[in-house]
Amino acid sequence: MTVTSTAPRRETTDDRRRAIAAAARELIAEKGFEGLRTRDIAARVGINVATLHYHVPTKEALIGLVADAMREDFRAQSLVRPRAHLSPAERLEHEFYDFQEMFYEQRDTLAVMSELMERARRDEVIHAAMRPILLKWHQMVAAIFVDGVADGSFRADLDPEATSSMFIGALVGFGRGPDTSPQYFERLCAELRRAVRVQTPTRN
Amino acid sequence: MTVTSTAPRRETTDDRRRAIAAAARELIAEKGFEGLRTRDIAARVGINVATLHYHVPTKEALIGLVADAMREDFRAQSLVRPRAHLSPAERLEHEFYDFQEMFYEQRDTLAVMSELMERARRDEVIHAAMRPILLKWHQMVAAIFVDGVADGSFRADLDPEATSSMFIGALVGFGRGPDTSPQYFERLCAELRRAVRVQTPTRN
DNA sequence: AGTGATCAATCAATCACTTGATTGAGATCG
DNA sequence: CGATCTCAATCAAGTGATTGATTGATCACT
Repeated sequence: MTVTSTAPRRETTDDRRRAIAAAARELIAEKGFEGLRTRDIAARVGINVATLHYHVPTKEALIGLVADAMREDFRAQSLVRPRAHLSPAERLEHEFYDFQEMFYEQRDTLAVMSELMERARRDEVIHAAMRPILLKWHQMVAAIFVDGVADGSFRADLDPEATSSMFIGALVGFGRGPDTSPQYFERLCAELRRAVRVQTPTRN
Repeated sequence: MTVTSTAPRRETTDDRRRAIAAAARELIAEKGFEGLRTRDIAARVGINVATLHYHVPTKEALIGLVADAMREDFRAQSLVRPRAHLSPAERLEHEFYDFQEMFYEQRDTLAVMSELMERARRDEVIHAAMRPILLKWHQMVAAIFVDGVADGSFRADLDPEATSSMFIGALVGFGRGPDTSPQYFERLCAELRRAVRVQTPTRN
């Protein structure tokens, strides 16, 4: 709560831009890029359309703002979770858990990411904002497999980068697949574990 | 070639609708749904906007037409390639090859599929048209793994459906990944083969 | 003559963006 | 102090351009 005033009428540009980005993100998740209207964003923030354009000059800049905000979110999140001290297998389990959490409790984030990735094909600005996120994720997962192969947790003939692509593709693809139940997610995770585990010729 | 006339000025409604769907598909691949304009479609077909609306009443119907045309394409393609007589391993290799071909030589198809899948989240009509394609693909791939497990080509503890999701997710994800070179695709394929193969406890 | 297909012209609605004026909090100065 | 000035922030009311869709006349073929 602000002490200086009971009702701070004017917000700073920085706060406004954050609020605008948040509102735009919600609306993109709800209606996609097609249905994104500057008027709707302004209405959700509770400001006039002209004020919106005062803070963010064009619609394109606005979408860029959303992309940047999303990138910043991911960057902050990865800093919050230092896991270098965990074993490769444990880190892999955390990846499963993180994705599951995002999928079931932050559907908006995933939907907006998906929209942005789609748009990134044609929009260089969006592409530039999305690429670091993707690369970071791939690097993180690939590092898990590199370490896991080195310490014998995973198959010795495993290609860390290719497995990282497979892993991430499988998770993202899950969201688009025919069955998005938690039970099926667990089956997918189990299959991914089997795909990378060391091949002990145990025969029951 | 039509025999009855040297220059058939008027096309049949069916041909027109096909041409319209094809033009719309191209434009979706180029500019996405956001940039899809009925005027552009008419121009590409070489007809008046009103004529477009004569054949396809609304834009929504037009998008539905594209979705249906795409579904029909996939259905026809799967009929053209009867592979039940091949071994599971051979069928899997065909899946790799088919995807690679589609990715590098029919990028449009993949781009439009991607756009349609994205839109399917909010559009029930599109969703209804896309779902059969997705299900069919999953079933086909899952069947390969079912047969492969049965005849010992693949791991006995392999979950065919989950592996199918992993497999398809990995392929689709490849197109969005950081490296889309044929060389990297081959690495991904190799990793997928290792992920499903029978575990011979060979130790070098 | 009749029918399906086509077009030029047009409409109503919507969109991103602009204009010109207003507000209010802080800086400047007598 | 307090009068005046500055300026970021805000808004009501547009502007011009674009969009999906319509109308009514015309064309081609039977």
